[in-house]
Amino acid sequence: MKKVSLKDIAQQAGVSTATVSYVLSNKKCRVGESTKQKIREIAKELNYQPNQIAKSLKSGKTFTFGLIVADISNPFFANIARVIEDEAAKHDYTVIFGSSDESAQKSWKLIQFLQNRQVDGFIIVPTENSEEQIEYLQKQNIPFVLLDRYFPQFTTNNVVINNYEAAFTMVSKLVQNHESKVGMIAYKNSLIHMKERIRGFEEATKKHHRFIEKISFAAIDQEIETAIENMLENKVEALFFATNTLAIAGLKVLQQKQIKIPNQLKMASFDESEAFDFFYSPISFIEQPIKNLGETAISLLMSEINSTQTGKTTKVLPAKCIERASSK
Amino acid sequence: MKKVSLKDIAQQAGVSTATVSYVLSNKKCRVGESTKQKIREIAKELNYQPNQIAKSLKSGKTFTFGLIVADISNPFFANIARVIEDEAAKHDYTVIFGSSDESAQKSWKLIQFLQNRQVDGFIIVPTENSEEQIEYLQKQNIPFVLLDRYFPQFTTNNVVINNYEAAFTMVSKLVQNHESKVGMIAYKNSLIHMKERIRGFEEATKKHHRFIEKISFAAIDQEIETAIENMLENKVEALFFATNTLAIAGLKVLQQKQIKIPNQLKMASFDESEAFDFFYSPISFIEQPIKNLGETAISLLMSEINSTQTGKTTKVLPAKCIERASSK
DNA sequence: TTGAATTGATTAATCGATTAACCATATTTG
DNA sequence: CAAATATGGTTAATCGATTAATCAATTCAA
Repeated sequence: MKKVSLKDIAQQAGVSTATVSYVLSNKKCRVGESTKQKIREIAKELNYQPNQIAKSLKSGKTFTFGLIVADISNPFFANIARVIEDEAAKHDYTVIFGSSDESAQKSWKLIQFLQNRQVDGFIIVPTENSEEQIEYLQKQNIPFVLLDRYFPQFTTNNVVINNYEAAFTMVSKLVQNHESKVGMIAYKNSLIHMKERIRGFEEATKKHHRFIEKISFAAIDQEIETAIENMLENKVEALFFATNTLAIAGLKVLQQKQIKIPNQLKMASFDESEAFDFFYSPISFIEQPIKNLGETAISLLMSEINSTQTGKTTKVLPAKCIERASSK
Repeated sequence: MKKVSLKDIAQQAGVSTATVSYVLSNKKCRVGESTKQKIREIAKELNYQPNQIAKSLKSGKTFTFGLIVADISNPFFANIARVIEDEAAKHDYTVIFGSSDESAQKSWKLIQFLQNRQVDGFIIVPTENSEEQIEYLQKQNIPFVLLDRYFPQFTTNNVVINNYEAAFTMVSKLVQNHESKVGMIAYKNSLIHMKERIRGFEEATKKHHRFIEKISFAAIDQEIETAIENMLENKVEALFFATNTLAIAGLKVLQQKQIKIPNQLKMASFDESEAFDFFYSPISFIEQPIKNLGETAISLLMSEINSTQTGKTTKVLPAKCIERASSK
């Protein structure tokens, strides 16, 4: 059964498609009441659903956003995606998502793909080395908001948390008993969110022996083991993980090596995870305001699209330190 | 800067848009080599990107799937979504997703929404009372695949696991020490996957005192506490959870009540969760073949779309019991 | 040398909805 | 009563790409 179009209704009603269009879109225009009624009835009877593709072609708007995250199967991004989905729906927008796997190449492909589908705007968690992509979007005048990270050298709409402060606060608590040797496990990543987390760690451990291990995203499982072993060899007393993924991977190694937390090693992590609650000594973590992040991103994007704002905005939201048994 | 269209290229090259279209789509047709070269050069120079919306309107194909899951922020569905995204990309398809929250009404809205955007097919995790939606899709002749659950009374493409068998096997192991009182916590849901899990539990506990509590999806946190309390009052010795969400919620209550697992209560759950690994006695669970589920769903949908298959297919994939400390 | 075949490209319709511009009647108004 | 104004609608162009049908010019064959 083929879809019902304006033409079908027009035929049945014995009028032109223009008239049908005017009536169904409730435009102020001169159509007789009886004709209006007839058209509405037929439309309901045939269960007419307007073809959005045709509308989009004419209007140049698709009411669709592209959302590019690092990995939709990561709970942090899945939760953000959920919030963004709901917020977008409130404005009658749909979301198309894609995972970049932190690869600039994949991100590039996704942007082109989505742009060809004429999305009205992007929410992007940018990867390393994706500067040209940002410049491209700017040049094309496509509305977009960067999430979780951004490039300080560009003036863009950004929604981030205060990574430095959160890391500083958490690590300060972690080392308050004057541990002498402290470690951090981070991603090998030059993006600002990671730099800031590291800077927070360093600022909080100025008077300590510091050990920092950097893991590449693509090979966590292999590299994390060596990293942990190095930490243990160096007799680190407190360990800070830069993300939940790293913490989970690290905890598995620590568990395997039967390291007792916090007795033998205190620890804390950025981001949350269900697993943190169920560890025998609940893991201290930095809670990101996920709902707020998603809402703010959509809100910024909407005002960019409706050009209700001039200039670009950077929103820095507060993250919260949840201190529990693992760091005490 | 406005987007480059065929017309722009045609103008620069001094030919008609038809010629440009023929050349750029590599159609077998009669265009001079020199013209071809010129057109290709100009296209590259202007960074021409075809307007998919226009293509879609003409062809009636959008190369887009709609994916409707219960909740994208649930790790099970987030992981499935990731697999589906990757598989769809292999066939040059994009995925638009939505969360139904197990509400037939939301699901209905999503279907209409996505249909208006002319998606080429659906992958749906159907909710309770969504039978009419399935019939609607059938009547409209829209390709779709049901995932995780289905309606036995309809002949549709389905991709599911053997819920009965998995539950039976796991529960059998759970009660192998002849516990006399056993319980199951399930969702208040009449869909087949839940029924089958319950049937598996019942078949494995024929000679036991059985207690089944059913929780409504919308109010887990409130209802799970009472459910657990009832189980404890009835002195249940082994407890089986029908999903990971239920197990996580239940574990929180059990932990709060300081119930020792498996000493005071043995337990196991359907689905996996990162948290299960980190519990002091790792939780036994039923592992679903997520990658396989997603791949099979896309594969079925593709053959439906390309009408390489006649008739409908139901794929039942095996789930795996992972037995660990919590159930021994 | 004339009709047929080949080459290279254009015209115009189409997908479905929107909308400015226009065209009939009918009704008012001076 | 002629001109002005409503009233109720239609026509046709447009968005961007596709493609069957056609056309003009050239080459070839008989």
